Amino acid sequence: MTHKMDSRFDHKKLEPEIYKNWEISGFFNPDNLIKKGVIKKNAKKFSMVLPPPNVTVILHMGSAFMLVIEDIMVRFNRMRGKKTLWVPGTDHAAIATESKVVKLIQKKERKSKHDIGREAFLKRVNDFAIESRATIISQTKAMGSSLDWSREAFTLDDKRNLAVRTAFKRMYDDGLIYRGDRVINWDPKGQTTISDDEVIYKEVKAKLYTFKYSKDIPISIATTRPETKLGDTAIAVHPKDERYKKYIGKTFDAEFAGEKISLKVVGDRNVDPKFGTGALGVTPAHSIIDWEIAKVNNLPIKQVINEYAQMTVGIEGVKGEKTAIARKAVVEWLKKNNLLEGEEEIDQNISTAERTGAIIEPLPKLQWFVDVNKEFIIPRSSIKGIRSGQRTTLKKLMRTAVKNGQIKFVPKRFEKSYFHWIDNLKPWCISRQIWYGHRIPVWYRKNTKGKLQNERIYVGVDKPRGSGWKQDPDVLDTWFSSALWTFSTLGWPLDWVKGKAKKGSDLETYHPTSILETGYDILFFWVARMILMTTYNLGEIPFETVYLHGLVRDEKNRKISKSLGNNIDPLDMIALYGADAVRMSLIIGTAPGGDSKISEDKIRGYRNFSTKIWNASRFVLMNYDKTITARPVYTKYDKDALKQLERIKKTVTEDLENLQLHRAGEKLYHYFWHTFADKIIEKSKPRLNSKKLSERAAAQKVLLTILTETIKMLHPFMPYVTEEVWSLLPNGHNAKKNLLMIEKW
RNA sequence: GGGCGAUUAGCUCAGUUGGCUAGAGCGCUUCGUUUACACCGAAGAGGUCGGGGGUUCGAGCCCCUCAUCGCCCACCA
Repeated sequence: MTHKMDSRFDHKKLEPEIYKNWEISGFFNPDNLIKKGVIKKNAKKFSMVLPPPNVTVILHMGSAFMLVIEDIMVRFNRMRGKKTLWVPGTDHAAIATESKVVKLIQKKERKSKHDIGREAFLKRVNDFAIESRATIISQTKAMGSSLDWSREAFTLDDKRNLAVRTAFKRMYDDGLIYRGDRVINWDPKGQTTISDDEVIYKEVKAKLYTFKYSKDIPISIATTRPETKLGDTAIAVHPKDERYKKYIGKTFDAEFAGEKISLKVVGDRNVDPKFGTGALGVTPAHSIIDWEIAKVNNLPIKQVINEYAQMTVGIEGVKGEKTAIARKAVVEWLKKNNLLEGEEEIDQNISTAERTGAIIEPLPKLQWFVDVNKEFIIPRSSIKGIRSGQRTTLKKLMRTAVKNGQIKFVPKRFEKSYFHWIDNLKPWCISRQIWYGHRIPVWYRKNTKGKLQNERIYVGVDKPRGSGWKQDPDVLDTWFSSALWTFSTLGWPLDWVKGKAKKGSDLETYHPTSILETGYDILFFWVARMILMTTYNLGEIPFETVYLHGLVRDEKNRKISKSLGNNIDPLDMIALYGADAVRMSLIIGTAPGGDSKISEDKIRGYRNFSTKIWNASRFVLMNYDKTITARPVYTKYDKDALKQLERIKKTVTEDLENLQLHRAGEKLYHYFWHTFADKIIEKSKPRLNSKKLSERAAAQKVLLTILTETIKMLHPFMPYVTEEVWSLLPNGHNAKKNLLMIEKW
């Protein structure tokens, strides 16, 4: 029997065809695996959700890396006969998407979102998201990802919106979501608040100015931001500081750069007597710490900077100016009035917004928060160590689910970061002053009773009856909806009745999910918040294992980014070398939690491997003569080779079960190329021509057996070339001409 | 300031509970068109596993210490 095989695997032509066949088979959907009898109805489950890519970004090496790791896990488990589900979706990514579309419109039409109006603007963003989603899906498919597209979700679709509103309402009723007036991180560019986690610190050189507010005030203070001092309402000193003790309780008045200020001297133990002058000008409206000092000491709060980072008070050159310009003007004013006592260059960490890069301006604002320390009663809990009906807090839930071993991290060291983060966790600010996202399910109505005016608040899943209600204009932090992802994609809240999953629902079958695989960079943003939301809303863990991967870097160990010009586009690489090669090169040499080093050389190397697989298969098939019916007589070498194969099977299986994908891949690579192709095939050549048919039968049988088994094991790693080879194997070796993807491991 | 990690061949990295005569890919040297594959094969050079100390019959792996690099968190006005 001879095969007409080219000497190359034509990935460009065959990969899309093969993917189509997989899709037609329907086997990405576990329901079909049961229906067609591939697996039993009561087979063990293996479920995963895809970390939904932002609709703003096209596929990059980072997402390719994630897709490969997850697809290997999924394909392996599917072949092991598990009821395997991998749920795809995309993330609306509120701020990121909105600011992208704002920029696009600004560039093309020179219009702001306000020019267009809320409703029309949202339609534009939505159109953008739909288009983007289509691109992402086709790219995800090109990687060979065996996702169940029939269950595809979007963090902002109707079902997910219902989940968001339901969760919000529950948390509000439990007192875990509250509205509070506090100094928050304001992004003047994005015109919105952001959470503490979205603040990025950058080290810069700054000047520390030492000065007096006026000649009549005996205390000097130091600051890097003189312009904010127009909003000072107090001077804080350490209560035991001998220099200043005598002033505590006194109030000084002054006119500072055109603004009348009144400063009360207060004692506060948080003031470091050794820093600067040992006295701190308290600016409650523009510093989170000062806000806290103000609360404790009952100080007035005076805002002097607006949402555009402009001064609202002060002399000419200060009022109406951006803070950076006003700062210089205030320093000039200090000099002119002989109040400046010194300036010193220091290193300072300034806070910037993760998405827009703008310098954060702390401002007092009325916002919605999630309280992680407030006690509530959890109606039902399967978290070990927390009983149903027990009083607990979100923080305790988050900690317990990991501490008790129900959720395991791979690599384990990330558990430490996780606990550290929880320990430092403050209220989570969830409201955003943008338009794109889940609108906060809160309505307000002004009531007038006689002379009394008050505002009524209604929080609910749906809008209240009656007229005059206005919905809160803000939307939720995008992570609020992604935090629900593991269960909102499986049918919560509709399939969740009386604290239990409906019989036969996805929620019952697939929750908790088996593994959550994602990048360590969103451990806090996402993983921790999923644990929070799932333990709270379901009383269950969201996943049994958290597997974290690192960044993709280039051969010089630099982060891959467009601005560095070292961007390797996975789609270009797929076109050149095939998806199998790209997949292998991302996996090999990358331990869990580690960064993946990629280069075109490396990809080329694995393309060569793919060709090697192809040609070794070609050789075996060319030499397979089915007319030989002689009983094979195996040599010791044959037996040893088959024994070795069994050993490889065992250790590769173990590695995959232990999530050591890189080791399994490396072993297979090495075994296939340097043992099977270089040694076993070479040694078989004379025997394949032997006059003794029993010898020929043995040789070809051994080759075919090893080929069949290695192709199977390589399938999760290199699904395309292996599926194609599989289809060419003689009958009896590829069972009933089934697809390799559902072959039993 | 607190925490985590890395340091293994020229380069990029594997090496899970200590048993290695220390591996891979790329690169390098020499040779080779033979029933698949030159996107190939054969042979080879190249490492005191960051320094020092300790535990052990035995340490790249465990403990202590120093050095360098990286990351995360907090943030002093």
